[in-house]
Amino acid sequence: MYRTHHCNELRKRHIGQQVTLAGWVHVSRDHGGVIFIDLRDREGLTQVVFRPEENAELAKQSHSLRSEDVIRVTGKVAPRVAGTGNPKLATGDIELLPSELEILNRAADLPFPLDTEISNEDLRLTYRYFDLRRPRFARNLRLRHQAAKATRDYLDGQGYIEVETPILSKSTPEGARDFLVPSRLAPGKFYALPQAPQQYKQLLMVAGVEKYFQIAKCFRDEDLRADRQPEFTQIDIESSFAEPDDIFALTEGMLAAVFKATRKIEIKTPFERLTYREAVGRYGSDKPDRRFRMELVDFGEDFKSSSFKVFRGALDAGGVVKAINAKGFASLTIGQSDELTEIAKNFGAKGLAFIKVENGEWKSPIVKFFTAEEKAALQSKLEVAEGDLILFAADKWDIACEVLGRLRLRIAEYQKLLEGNEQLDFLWVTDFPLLQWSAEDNKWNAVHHPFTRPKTEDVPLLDAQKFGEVRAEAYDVVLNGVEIGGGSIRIHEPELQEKMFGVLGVNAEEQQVMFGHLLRAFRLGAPPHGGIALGLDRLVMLICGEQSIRDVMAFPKNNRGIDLMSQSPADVDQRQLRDLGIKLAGEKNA
RNA sequence: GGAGUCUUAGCUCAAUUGGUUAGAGCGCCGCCCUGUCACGGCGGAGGUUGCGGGUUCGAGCCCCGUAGACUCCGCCA
Repeated sequence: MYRTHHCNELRKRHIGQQVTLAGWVHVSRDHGGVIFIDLRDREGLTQVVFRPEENAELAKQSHSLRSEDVIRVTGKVAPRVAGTGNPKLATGDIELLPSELEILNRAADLPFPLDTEISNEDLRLTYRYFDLRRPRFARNLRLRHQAAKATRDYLDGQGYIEVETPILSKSTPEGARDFLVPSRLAPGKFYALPQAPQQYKQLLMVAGVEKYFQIAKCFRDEDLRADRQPEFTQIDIESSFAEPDDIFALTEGMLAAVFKATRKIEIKTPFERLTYREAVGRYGSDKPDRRFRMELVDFGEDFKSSSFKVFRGALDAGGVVKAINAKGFASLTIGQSDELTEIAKNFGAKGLAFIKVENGEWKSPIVKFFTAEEKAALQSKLEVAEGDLILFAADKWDIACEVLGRLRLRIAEYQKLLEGNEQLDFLWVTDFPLLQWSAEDNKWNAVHHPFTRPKTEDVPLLDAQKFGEVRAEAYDVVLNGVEIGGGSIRIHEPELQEKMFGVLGVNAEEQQVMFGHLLRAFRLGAPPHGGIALGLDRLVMLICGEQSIRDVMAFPKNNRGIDLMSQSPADVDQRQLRDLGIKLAGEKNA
């Protein structure tokens, strides 16, 4: 046996035993005579003590040990000298007095220290295998494993079977940009890496699998963010003969199992539900963070005959007047005020109207336009008090809501409303719109995806071409303001699917070329079905309390999609390109 | 594609209004140190201040450009 115990195992009861440990030199404290080594493995630390009077030869050797050298020591477990125990260490009551020392591998000078946090992410990603030795990452990787295992165990218990679907797949229009893989056997043709196993899982429903899941790698060639990587992992689930309530209950049970396995906590189920209209109307977001209030309040009725033209104009044009009360934030700085105005403009507002309540006075350039009744309405609905900051948005519903929603989040950050907050606020957002007008493409696009089922009662709206009003049988699950998953009941009838493609501007011929397999499948007895996909990375990020999914992936890419460790993407050999029938279109500087 | 912040020793940071030879801690090297646990003490090496240009008697600091990193917007069915 290479070792008899790990480094977080030895206790008082082992005193006197002969043991062998292996691991990394975490730190060495060399007193010239006696030398202390904290030996580390993934489980923890054990102090190893070399004493010249016990073994002069070994002690001499031990002076050369440096941080991160890999060693094996064999010796006797001994009690610590009275009064020198270390209560901070689980193994702090004992130490190892070695009779053998084997240096398995020396470590060169370290690129950065492991015992302090460093901010240079470039360097950390370049030496990712080294950075991962930090206990924080050891913990994150382990939590990720436990989350995945709990997911599999739970779904297995519910009768779901894991089926793998192809990574070499087919490019589809709409959605994210695909990663393409050139085909050697069919020159000029390309596979695409799946953005999600969406079509395959629906075809598995047609295949009679009934209950499918997969912890699936997905690929999207879009710009990166703290919570977006070009390759990421979804918990992908699909069930035949399922209604939304079935998917909700399954997801809730699964998340409960995951949080139990990882954080050892019971989460409250079922989750609350909000419709899309409610969520956006009250929080200015379809993934509301409800851990603080600052809700959007509607003042349409109160200002419908206002003499303040900005509000009146918005209402007359069919828009809304809404406000939030940032309690106690009247003292914001000029810089903060400027940034809030900037945010408002960024999301489509023409300006940002506000009231500061200071010294019992409403300080604002617009208060003079308000009647006593209007002021009274603001006062009571917003519970205005000394020190408050009221912010207004008067615009089309979606713009006003988004502006205030974004301001709400930024102000919460300024005010540190979530500092130390341990709450887990899960909710469902339901009844998403089915379609969204794209000015850029000059057509209607699917909000979720083209296979999403319209709500049955809204199908007449679809026929009446009132596309903006059609609601989808689609839902998102949100945790603390982060969308951790989304899904829908799907279309299983070929006629409805063709109609949907038609609305999306995919003509009959294109439908056959791109989705013929799916439409043919639907003609061979496709059961009603629906499902959900959860972002495993984001979920684990929240479980670990991290700010970025990079911190819960073993080998993430940087902001520009580059793996700094392996330097990919990289040039390829000309011969490889020739095999694929690919010629690069002009070198950049040629 | 756009906006913001940042870039000084291997790492984390400092350097007054633009002013002498750019400093400190950690790490590294050498010497000393027998109960530490962020061990301690003495000494040493280590810098084209991201890069290019400009203003100035003089630039780490001001200006312009450029590269890179991160965060956000666009984008992400």
